[in-house]
Amino acid sequence: MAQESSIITKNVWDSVKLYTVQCAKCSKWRLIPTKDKYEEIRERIVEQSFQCETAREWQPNVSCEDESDVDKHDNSLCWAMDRPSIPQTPRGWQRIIRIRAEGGTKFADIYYVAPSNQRLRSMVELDRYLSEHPKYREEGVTISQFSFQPPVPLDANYVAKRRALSASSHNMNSTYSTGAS
DNA sequence: GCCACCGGTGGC
DNA sequence: GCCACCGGTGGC
Repeated sequence: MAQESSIITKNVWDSVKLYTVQCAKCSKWRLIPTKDKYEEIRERIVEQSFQCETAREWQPNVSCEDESDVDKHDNSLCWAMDRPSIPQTPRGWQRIIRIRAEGGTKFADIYYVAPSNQRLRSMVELDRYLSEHPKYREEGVTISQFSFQPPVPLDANYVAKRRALSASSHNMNSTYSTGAS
């Protein structure tokens, strides 16, 4: 069996601080308590729309009558729209989103961290890693469970020289928020 | 023209 | 020396 790679990340930080999803009925935003729950909702958002009542699972009695959980005009936060239908990360793995500094050429990097702590930056690296470590495929992990699709900044000026993005129907009604820069 | 991929390197 | 972060570019 192939030796584990020596590239081990010591500190893995996700730059996402908050996960929110928009109610399909009242359009208010609800905080999602965990990344796992957020990924579960995101994977199925097209077939199963999110509503305020869904949030009662962790926020008893919440309804469309209640105020939105977040203020999208809060300029101390950087909001980004996520893509729908990104597969849930396999158990034991992590999908990491790193928001880049403002004014650069790209908004964010996606990478996965394997249970071995190996950091994988692309489908090519992932596919190779799965081939070199057959146990994951034996457990049922497949390449189709991964996506490197990054979120899109709400502020089109966040990234330098990026053409202004019109609101895209491909975006789902959920956002990331990172802390103040 | 876009973006997936990955090489280079500044800062630790 | 290492690696998180950023930019360049090949392939579409």
